[in-house]
Amino acid sequence: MKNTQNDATDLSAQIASKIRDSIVEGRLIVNERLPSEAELSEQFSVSRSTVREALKRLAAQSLIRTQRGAFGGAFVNKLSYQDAYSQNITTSTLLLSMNDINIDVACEARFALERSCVPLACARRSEEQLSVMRRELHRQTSPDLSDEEWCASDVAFHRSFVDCAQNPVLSYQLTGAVEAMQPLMNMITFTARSRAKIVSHHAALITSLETQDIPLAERTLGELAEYSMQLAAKVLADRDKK
Amino acid sequence: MKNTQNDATDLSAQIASKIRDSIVEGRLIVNERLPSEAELSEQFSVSRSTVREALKRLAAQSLIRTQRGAFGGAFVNKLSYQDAYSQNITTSTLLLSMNDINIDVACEARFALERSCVPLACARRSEEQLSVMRRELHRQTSPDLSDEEWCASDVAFHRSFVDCAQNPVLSYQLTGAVEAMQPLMNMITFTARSRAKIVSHHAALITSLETQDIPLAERTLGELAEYSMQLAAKVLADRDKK
DNA sequence: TGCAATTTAAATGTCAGACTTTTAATTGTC
DNA sequence: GACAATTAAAAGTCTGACATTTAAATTGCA
Repeated sequence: MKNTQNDATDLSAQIASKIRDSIVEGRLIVNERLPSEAELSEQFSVSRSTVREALKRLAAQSLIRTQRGAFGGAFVNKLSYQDAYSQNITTSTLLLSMNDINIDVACEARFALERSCVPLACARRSEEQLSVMRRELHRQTSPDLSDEEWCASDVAFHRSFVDCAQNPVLSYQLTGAVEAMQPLMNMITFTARSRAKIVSHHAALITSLETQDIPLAERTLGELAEYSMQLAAKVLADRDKK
Repeated sequence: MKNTQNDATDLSAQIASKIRDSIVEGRLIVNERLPSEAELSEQFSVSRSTVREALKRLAAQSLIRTQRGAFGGAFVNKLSYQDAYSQNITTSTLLLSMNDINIDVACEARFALERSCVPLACARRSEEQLSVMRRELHRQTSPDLSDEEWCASDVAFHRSFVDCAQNPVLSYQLTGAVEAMQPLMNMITFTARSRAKIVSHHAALITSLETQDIPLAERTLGELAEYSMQLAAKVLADRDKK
């Protein structure tokens, strides 16, 4: 593998890049301590501030953590699912909001991805996830739920659906779809949608898991996708009229 | 939405967090210029170095870019697919390598995700992607391909398969699976695998796209998954013997 | 001897100020 | 009007200092 960046960028980026490569390629292993800032600044023949800027770059990607005090320093960080989740969500959210994605394209991707865990979810769903889904479904019938609260509940519902597959790697890879794309759709369609209609689809999803009915789950997800696209088209048409 | 981090962390992290929230929540829009480092250090009542460390954190996430010289400064960066891709790959790779993931779990997730684009891929595959896949298939029959080159070709093949769905959002969300998990599997199984067997599966995949045969594509991916798991189990068993 | 309190040293965190380099606008000259 | 020189604003870098945190080492006492 090659260096990610080693050309005409500034020194702190070059140094960060070198250390990053050492971590990704395994020359620095988890919990290993990096040399102190003073030592690094000698090694790379730069000032301490430059080294610090490099280290902050790595810290921003959760590649290292720092500890103050004697015997402190910078340590290679074990990337937790939690950290990876947040980064994934931030990146996905920004990618969607900054690149005027066609809404149909987003919907299509969103439901294709969720469909990928249907067989596993039907086979392995546990009472733990089902009860979360039932709870959120119940919340969604409450009329005094604000749009933000509804969206949060919608996300929690679908996250639980994904978690039914009992596969943390799959759950991780689907975070972007659930936690970034689902809110996006809610934001676009909330003026036009019928909560009751969505609730009935959600109820069908729960049934499909309970009865381990793969075709029903796939059909329901397809209907949700289609409904979302219809709503989005309607909202856009209304906007054009004005 | 709430601040990601505003508690007992250091100043540069707090400041980065505030600016990050402004970007994610849209108070700072793409290409907008942030105040200069001097102005920011006044606003937040910290030194310029602290502001700089905060800005480097944001730069590491591709949230801003900086320009030197008069009328330069820090600008909100439009997150490109390319940038999002690299970050996704780095994060996925590290998550997998640092959390001793069960290989079966990874395989299962890997192929569940790829399966999600089968219907779209069969419906929309273009000659552009098919020719890439044929080219890589041909490379894979060459016996003097090193293991690294084989792996790169394998990745390129599957990326092209995913791209057949003609949905950039789906392609993005599947990067982690293809570019991080596929190499992981190659690394584990390369001693035991039969290239010829994989080549025949790849050939079947191309055929399934050419004839738009969804069941064949799904079956073939399932067989690839199963073969990978068998190989991994075999490698682990051999390792235990020694 | 054993434990508690204190000291100490090694780190990171923060600051202030200077200097360097880059870059675009402005000004001046032909 | 076109081109060259000047200028000012901004990021990039460096130095040196001080603050704060923290765990180990030391000391003191029972």
